[in-house]
This record gives sequence, C-alpha cells and structure tokens, in this order.
Amino acid sequence: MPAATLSRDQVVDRILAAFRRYGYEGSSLSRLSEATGLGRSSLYHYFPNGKEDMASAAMAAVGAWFTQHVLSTLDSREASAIRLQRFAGKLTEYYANGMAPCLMDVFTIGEAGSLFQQHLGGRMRALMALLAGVAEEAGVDKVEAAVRAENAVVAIQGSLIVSRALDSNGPFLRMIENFPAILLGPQPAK
Amino acid sequence: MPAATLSRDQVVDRILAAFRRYGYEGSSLSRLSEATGLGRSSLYHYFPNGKEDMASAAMAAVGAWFTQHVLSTLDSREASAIRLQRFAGKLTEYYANGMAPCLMDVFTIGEAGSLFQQHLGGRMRALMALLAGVAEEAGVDKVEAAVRAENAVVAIQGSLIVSRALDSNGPFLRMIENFPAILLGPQPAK
DNA sequence: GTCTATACGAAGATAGAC
DNA sequence: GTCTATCTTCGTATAGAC
Repeated sequence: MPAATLSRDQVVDRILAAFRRYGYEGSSLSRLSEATGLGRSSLYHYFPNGKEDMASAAMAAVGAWFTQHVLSTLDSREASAIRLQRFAGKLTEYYANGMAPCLMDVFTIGEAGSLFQQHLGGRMRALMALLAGVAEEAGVDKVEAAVRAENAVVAIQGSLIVSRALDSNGPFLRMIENFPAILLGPQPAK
Repeated sequence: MPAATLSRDQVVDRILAAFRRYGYEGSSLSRLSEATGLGRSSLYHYFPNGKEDMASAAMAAVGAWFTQHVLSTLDSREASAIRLQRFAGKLTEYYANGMAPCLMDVFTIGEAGSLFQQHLGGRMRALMALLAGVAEEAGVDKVEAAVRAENAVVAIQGSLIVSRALDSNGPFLRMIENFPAILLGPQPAK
C-alpha cells in the first residue's frame, strides 16, 4: 500500500528505518520489500548488489541528512550554547525522542561491523571533531575539548541504549537537556 | 575440535560469546554449533526450544557472572571509591578492554528486543539501583545519586559503542578511569 | 521498472537410529 | 547425548516476460 511512486530517496529512507529497527542481519529482503512496498525484483533493480548496496545507500542517506540538518546547526555565528541546543534538538528529532536506534550502533554488530566499520569510524571521528571545534570556540582548551567531544558522543550513544533497555526515553531526554553542558560546562551542578 | 566434554556452563559461555559478537539474528545455528563444537541435535538436546532457549541461557549466565564477579565488588565495607575502582576493573575484564559488545546492547536490536526487553530492563534498573546505593553511602543526595547512576550506565554503554565504531578501546578505557568520579565526583575537573 | 517464476542454499527444527 | 537424515520455511539472487 505504500504503493505508487516513491522516489529513490524515499525508498532509501524506508530501508534506513528498517535497518535501524531490525539491524543488518535482521532486515531480510522480505522485510525490506515490505518496508518499501517494492517487490524483490524492484529492489534488485535499484540495488544490484542486494542487501549490501541497500545498507550502503542507507549509510549515505543518513550521512547526508545529518550533514544537512544536524551538523549544519553547528555552523553559525551564534553563541556556542545556542548552537549546541539546536544541535540537540535535531538529535532528538533524528532519534525519535530516543526510541529509534542509531545506525552507528546497529551496524557495529555482526556482519555489518566488518562491512562498514571503517565508514562508521570516519563518521564518528568527524562528528567528534566538529563538536570539539565548538567547545574550542567557546574557550575550552584543545585537549579538554577533544575529551568532552568524546564524552558527548558517548552520552548520545549510551543514552539511546539505556533508553531502549528501559523502554523509556527518560535517559535520552535527560542527556539532551544536559548536552550543551557536556561540552561547555565546568559542570552544570545540576 | 573443541570436542570432547564441555560442561553445560562452558557450552553456554560459548553461546554467550557468539551472541555478543554476532547479535541474535546474526547467530545462526550453524555458528552456534561451530562455536560450541556441538551438532544441531546436541544443541536441541540442551536447549529444546532452540535459539530462544540458548539466548535465555546466555542471559542467565551473564547475569550470574555479573552478580558473582562484578556486582559483588560493590558489597564490602571499604570506601566507595575503592569499591567502584574494583567494579570498574571487573567491567574491563567482562568487556575485554572495551572490545567485546554488551549483551544488553546487542539484545535491544531486532527480534531479540521484543523477546528480552523486559528482562533487560530489569537488569538495567537493578544495576542502576546498586550504583546509586554506593553513591548515596558516599554522601550523595538520593536524587542526585540516581542521576549519576544513570550517567554511569550511559557512559559504560556509550563508550563501548564509540570504541567499536572507532575500532579503538581508548574511549572505553578513559571511561573506566573516570568511572568512580562519575558517581562520586563533584566533577573530576578532568 | 515491475511482475512471476524459479533456483538454491541456509536457517530452524524434528525424527529415529545408535 | 550424539549422529544422520529429513523437512519446511526463509533468505538471497537471477531470468525472462510484460
């Protein structure tokens, strides 16, 4: 019933959603077919190398979305705290308030790990570098900024897992609220 | 070739290792058979309900190991900081210096999520309660102790993911070093 | 581009001999 | 308890018609 004419981008978005939800091995072609409304043959038309191509496309799509909507929030002339707040807001959107898994987590498990580890590592490093940059601009020492950027991505990923395990988005939302302080604070005192 | 006579516990340990490494869907019976050195029939002899039974056994095994070796470190009359340091040491062991995934992460993905979410939630809550208790004993306010316990498990889980994504255990080891401070510190200042 | 059909192996599971 | 054999369904992939 998703029927009719989905653009390729829309197809990839649905594939991405399936991978995030079911993982790489858990996303069978049947599920991907169902998720996109496309028959197997159509899927192979778009992605000649099958599942691996679909996963690559999903990675590329999430990369583009992140760059456009999330990372771009860090690139303005406003105060660091404001930018980080906007950044956190976009994270909240992307992670569906903390209940949607991160592809960087899901794809480090199982076969996908070996297939995409390098790519994932690059993404993670790039994100950390950007966040460290924001902290530095706010006057944080270079070394300390790198530490805090690492703490920030650790907090994002960890809060997603804990939220899923508890089936409650509390941990994620608390992380989001505290997010600017992770990078800028000398300690929010809470 | 692992051949001969593995005890049931040893069998379960190998099954657990496979699940942590390949995830639930990624751990096919073939892989589990190979990992244990047992044929399919033998696996079904030990685990009549197949893969789901194996996963339950793995969860139970990791629970027992954690209780015996990790959680027990929190239960002494020594200073909180000392206990947390020992706790962190055991975590390091369990997570193989940060390079072995956590079952709580892996089993929140895909089908395993629906099968074991409740169990996982209970474990996560129990762990947080214990850690919060240690912080309280050290004089941290009850509400703040709960927040810090949550931050602690978030840091554990997040650092594992970031370490895997970067293919470097740096993030995990830094988290371990800082672990007591997460619960006790008014801020380690770095 | 999408459909139907089909191939083929893998996955999960069971039966029965030993 | 383990082995061989078997069964069924599923997963991945391709061929060829429309």
